[in-house]
Amino acid sequence: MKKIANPNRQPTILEVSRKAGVSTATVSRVLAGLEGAGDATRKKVLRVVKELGYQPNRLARNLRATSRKVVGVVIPDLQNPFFTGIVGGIEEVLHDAGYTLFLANSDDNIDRELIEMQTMRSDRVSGILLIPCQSEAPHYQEMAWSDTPIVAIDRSPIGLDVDFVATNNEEGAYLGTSRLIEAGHKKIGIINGPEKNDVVKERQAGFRRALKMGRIKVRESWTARGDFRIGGGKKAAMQIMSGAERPKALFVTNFLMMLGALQAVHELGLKIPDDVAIISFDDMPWNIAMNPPISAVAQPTRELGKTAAQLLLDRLAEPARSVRRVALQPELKVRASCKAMEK
Amino acid sequence: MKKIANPNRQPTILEVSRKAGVSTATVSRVLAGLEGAGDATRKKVLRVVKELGYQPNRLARNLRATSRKVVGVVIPDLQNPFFTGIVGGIEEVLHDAGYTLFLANSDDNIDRELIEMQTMRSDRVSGILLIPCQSEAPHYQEMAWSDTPIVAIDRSPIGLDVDFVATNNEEGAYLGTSRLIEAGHKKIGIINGPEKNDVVKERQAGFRRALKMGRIKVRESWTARGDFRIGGGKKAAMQIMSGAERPKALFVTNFLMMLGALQAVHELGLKIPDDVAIISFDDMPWNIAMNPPISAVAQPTRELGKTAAQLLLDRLAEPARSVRRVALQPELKVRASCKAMEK
DNA sequence: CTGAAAGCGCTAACAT
DNA sequence: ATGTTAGCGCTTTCAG
Repeated sequence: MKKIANPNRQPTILEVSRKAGVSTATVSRVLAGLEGAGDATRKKVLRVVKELGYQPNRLARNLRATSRKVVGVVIPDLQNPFFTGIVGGIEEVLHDAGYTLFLANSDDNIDRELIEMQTMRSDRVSGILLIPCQSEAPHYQEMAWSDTPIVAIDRSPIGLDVDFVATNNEEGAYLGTSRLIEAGHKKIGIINGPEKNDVVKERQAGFRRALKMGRIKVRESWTARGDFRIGGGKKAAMQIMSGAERPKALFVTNFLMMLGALQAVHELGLKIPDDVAIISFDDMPWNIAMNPPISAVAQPTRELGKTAAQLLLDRLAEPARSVRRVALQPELKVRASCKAMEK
Repeated sequence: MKKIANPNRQPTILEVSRKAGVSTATVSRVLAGLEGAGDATRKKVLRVVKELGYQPNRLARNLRATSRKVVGVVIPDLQNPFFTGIVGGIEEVLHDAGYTLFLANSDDNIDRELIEMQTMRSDRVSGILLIPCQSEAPHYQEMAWSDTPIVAIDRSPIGLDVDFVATNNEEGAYLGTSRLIEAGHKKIGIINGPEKNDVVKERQAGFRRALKMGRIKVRESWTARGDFRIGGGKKAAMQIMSGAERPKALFVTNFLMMLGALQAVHELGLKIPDDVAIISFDDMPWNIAMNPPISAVAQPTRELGKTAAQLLLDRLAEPARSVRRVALQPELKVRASCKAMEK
């Protein structure tokens, strides 16, 4: 009979079995809710479990089972509401399916992103949900492991042929820009993100398509790039709006840069929407509390997360299924920041 | 010699050892970076590890070690920037210390909060960082396990005598309210949170202390409660501001309710700060982009997380140390929304 | 219906 | 310097 050398630690199944006068196998069966368990024993076991405050050790359990009911989530920035919104959606679906979440922050650093994914793999997560910090990375090719399914969100990592979900960015930019044109605008500027980002390219494309449809020519001096952060947006807006001839409308491709642009506009003493109309990508709860309320191309943030989670669940259920790429439709929220131009 | 029955799974240490022609112990030693490893063998092992793409199974490893280098984080709402800011701070410290994060969302539900904590305990996390969704709960007493250290953040759970960190809420409310008084305001209203919340009580106390210092009497009709969400803030502001005689300044005790209040104020056609000055708890990046920029009592969000993580690390290093309760100082950010009243 | 025993992948004595 | 072996806590045949 084995000794219990367990000073000051959480109780084990062995201790439960001893105290209940049964075998560990029986305890295991009772806890698994399996058939084959006498009513008397079952009750006794459950009582002891409660008495001892026994919690099965999931590590030991999963060491055998090889299926962990844990998924890893890697995002570039914990503070960005767009990303946390996605995590919210992920959490909703996965929690209901009985999964636990490992959360890691890649901090927009591709090396760290890789390390986090490796750690998760070490932890034998069932799968990984990844919001890549870049579209392209040397690692992605070699990360295409056969055994840990990955679902990419928002940005499609080149070389990683995995399930993928994102907003239809081209369409979103088209919708937003078109709205400005419909309102009578012809002098339209754009603040876009870093050049080699796929998302950026798509939004750029949508913007240009809208201009083309409206027979408006692109004006390079009204185009600027930020870094998707507040500071970059402010700088870009300053650049565009302090020129001799400035646009009467601005399409901003991300909400953080929009906040920066707003600062710039205020500092320049311009009025929205009279001096300049604004519409941006991403709709945030506070847009409506702004003065004036800000128009936006809303991404279905939560839905992105839910879809990604479902994609993973599906793949777990059927590992061989073919790779799916899902595009979710954005929605235009028109508010006072882009009302019709005074003729 | 044991058979390797490992179809289509991640390689194990056994496979590595076979292929390298050494024992599993040697592989383990090499990977642990221990001394006692011939240069030749070391190189051979590392080569095989790379070839096979071997990742040690942390489950198996930790099954022996009983120390997981994983900590659990439970927060009431993934979408709330205040909470995710805290998680950001936690992550920063814990990542540097080599820890991984389990993240769970209690969804402001006390039952779920308990379940998540139990699951984490099942996963043998080294400790739990908890932002309680209520100050008081029947569970807390019985959750005071001896073995899984808990650190509470923002709200102090009654009955759980654990390390704790929060902002000095009383002081924060005092600072904010005092600023309004200094600006010449005497008609000051407050939008506060749910009655039985500790944080709410403290902020209420700070507000009253400031009024008392300024020899201003509290006016009950200028006091309203919201639910700490946008809708509640709007309703509360509507209630206070549509009365016959309304206050000329508003202290709002949380940023979501501030957004709601802003909506109400706009809808009522009131101008900030001329018709009503506003200052709120929590400073968010977009406050500065508002028109006018919103004054706030800034909580050291990130610092809260970092401190909590450090508190946990300290306790892990020295389990017997006495319980610590840390209060961090808030900081007043004065902006145009509460400029001096016109005399 | 229940118990005994093997083994999941790894590490840490204990040997050699 | 390296191999052998005994578990960590659990589930799961295989017996009874």
